[in-house]
Amino acid sequence: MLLCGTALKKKSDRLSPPERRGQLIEATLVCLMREGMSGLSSRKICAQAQVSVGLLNHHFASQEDLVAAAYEEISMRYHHTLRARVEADTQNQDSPIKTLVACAFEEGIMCPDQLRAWVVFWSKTIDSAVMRAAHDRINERLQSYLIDVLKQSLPNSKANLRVLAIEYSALADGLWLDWSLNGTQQTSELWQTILNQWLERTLSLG
Amino acid sequence: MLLCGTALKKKSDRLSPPERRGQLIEATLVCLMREGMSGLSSRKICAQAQVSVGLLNHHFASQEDLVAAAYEEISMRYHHTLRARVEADTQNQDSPIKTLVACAFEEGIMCPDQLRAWVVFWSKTIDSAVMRAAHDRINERLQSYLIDVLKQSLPNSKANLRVLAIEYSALADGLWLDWSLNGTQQTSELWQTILNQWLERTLSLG
DNA sequence: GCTGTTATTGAACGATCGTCCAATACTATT
DNA sequence: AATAGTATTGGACGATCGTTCAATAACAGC
Repeated sequence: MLLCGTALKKKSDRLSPPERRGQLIEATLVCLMREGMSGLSSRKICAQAQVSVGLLNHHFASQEDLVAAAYEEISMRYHHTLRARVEADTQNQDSPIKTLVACAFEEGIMCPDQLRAWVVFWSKTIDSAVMRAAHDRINERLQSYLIDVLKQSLPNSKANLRVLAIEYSALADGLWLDWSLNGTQQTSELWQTILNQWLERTLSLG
Repeated sequence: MLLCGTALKKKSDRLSPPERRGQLIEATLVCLMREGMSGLSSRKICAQAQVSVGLLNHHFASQEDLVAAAYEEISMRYHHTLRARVEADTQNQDSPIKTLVACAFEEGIMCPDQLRAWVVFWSKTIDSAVMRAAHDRINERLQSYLIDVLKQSLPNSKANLRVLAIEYSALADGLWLDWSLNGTQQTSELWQTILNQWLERTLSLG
């Protein structure tokens, strides 16, 4: 009792490299979603992870590598969230694109907080080779999933599904951008309606 | 001859405040389009304008104000370029939206270099009140012009033109983003085709 | 030509940046 | 218990950041 009551310290703060890497990646996402570009600071990230500055360069060759890993992570979470929503929706199993459209502007999917981080990733993607490589993987993953979803939803369509996937993701991204930059006071109804109408028109063609 | 031959110096480097302000704004755009986020540096901007560091804060209260002015400037140029293209196109005077779609991915309109700057403006817009105010003006201007264009192009349509304008600009922005981040090696044909097909479908409805 | 105004300069300030590295603390192996 | 290996610390480095300010230079009105 006496020994325990005085202070509750963890016996060890040491983690395995994969765990620590994951913790730093998580801290990076928190910082970027909270502060955007100005949250991209080695010191702020390490403070968020409750870890000293030097540890970043022990587990990552550079800040750039950490940011690229965070980009992969946030895109994987986005991808998995979408898959989970589609699988959980028992109503639209034959037309999973309906599920995607329905939850496009949900909290945790494409909320304005997320944009704060994505804009940072985009800006780095243009000029950094490491980020460009990560972006290519991310884009390929999301696009082929989207093509799968469209194939299930439009089994008889003779449209080019890759082109359709690019159009959908462009529209969704553009609406997300507009929503995040203009519509903080309003709800997401307007943007959701636009996406719904696009879907109706597309399905009626196929 | 002797006096002139030795050196050709401008008699004065002094400019009127509006001229100097314009020069600094121009230098800001050059820096942002060349280097993106890392080009946003008071020293780099003043070097680009061939002016000493201190002058920035003489003509602008802060770097933030200069960036907001540059945001207004680049959007005005974009706006005026669109208007000029539409007016110069004698073929589609009755359907100016066709002109807009046709030149959407031209050099100087929505090229990847421009995205480097816009991404910076977007990232600042999320958290800075000054930038938010500039963005609201910019968005309002472009949206009402787009509504005008759509009104001319779809005189008999009973669709909500504001909603249609939001959909078009979201799609165009999303395709621009995709083009800039993924399609550096390819031409803009694919993205242009998607926009053209959207237009065909939309016109056939109206 | 003199004077008040102001555009312009560039050094200086304190803050923060990413990275490095010697010292330390913890763990696993023997 | 001693040792080797490594996760972790935090101070230090040089660079750069935005802004300030006294000094200077160029102009306008007289």
